[in-house]
Amino acid sequence: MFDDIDPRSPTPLYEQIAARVRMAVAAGELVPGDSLPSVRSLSRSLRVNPATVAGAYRNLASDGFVAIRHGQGTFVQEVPRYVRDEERTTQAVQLVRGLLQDAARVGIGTEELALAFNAQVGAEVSE
Amino acid sequence: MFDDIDPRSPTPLYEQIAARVRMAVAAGELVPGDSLPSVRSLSRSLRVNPATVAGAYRNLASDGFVAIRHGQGTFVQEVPRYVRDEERTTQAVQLVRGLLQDAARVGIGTEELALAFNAQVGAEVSE
DNA sequence: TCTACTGTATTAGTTAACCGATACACTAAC
DNA sequence: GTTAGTGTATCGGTTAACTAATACAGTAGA
Repeated sequence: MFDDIDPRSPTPLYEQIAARVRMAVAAGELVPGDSLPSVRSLSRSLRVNPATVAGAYRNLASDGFVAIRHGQGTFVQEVPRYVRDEERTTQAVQLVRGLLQDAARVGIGTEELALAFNAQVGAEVSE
Repeated sequence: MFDDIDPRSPTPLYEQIAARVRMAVAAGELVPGDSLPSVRSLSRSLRVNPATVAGAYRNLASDGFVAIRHGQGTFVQEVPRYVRDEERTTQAVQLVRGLLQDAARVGIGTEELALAFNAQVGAEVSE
């Protein structure tokens, strides 16, 4: 499940780990109530420091994705769908805002961005 | 012209400076053939290191925005519009790709992103 | 209580980005 | 060639993000 973890990737380890868990939940591999691997066992199998795994779990917990219970473990959390949808929408909006800022920084306006966006999304859909 | 340069901003100084020049060109304040302030004079007026201004100019030169002539100065470059348009399109596509990757990292798909994007763009247009 | 498991906190090392100081190199005009 | 203007290269300090090492703290069951 945690195969494609790459220490040399520019995206931090804790984010890679958290992303994998998110995917697993999205795919139904993990359902609410399931426990995640313990910080130590996962850190061993990934040859990574426990604090790094703990960071990934904290990251997930801050989204409400999982619940951390000190001394017991980390568990996939039941979250009403509408709550999760709201969170995702909020995140999406923030991402788009960041994009618009980055674009403005190099003098790219919203129209050009919209063109590129539609082109890119179309490309993905048609794959 | 370079008033709003803020050393404490999270966006690096050299990017802020480059962005201002881009704006000036886009607004017609600077036209092809115009010379930019010299590295030293601008560094003095901004109370910033010469190397920082030089970095900004190199940044602009890498886009073909300006031409740097060692010993002479830095000059706004004439660039055929279609070339510039292509560059901007390329940049826009790269930005969008980055957005899609970031979104995927937190489990947000293209549809949600498209919704957020349209909402955000609509908001900007209606301002 | 003891043991073996859980997560946590603190500290330090690595790396990369950024920026300043300073010395260097090119160009034009005198 | 000297001078005064240009940009350049190198080096070091600062900061922030990331991760490892290590010691700490909670929980459950024998």
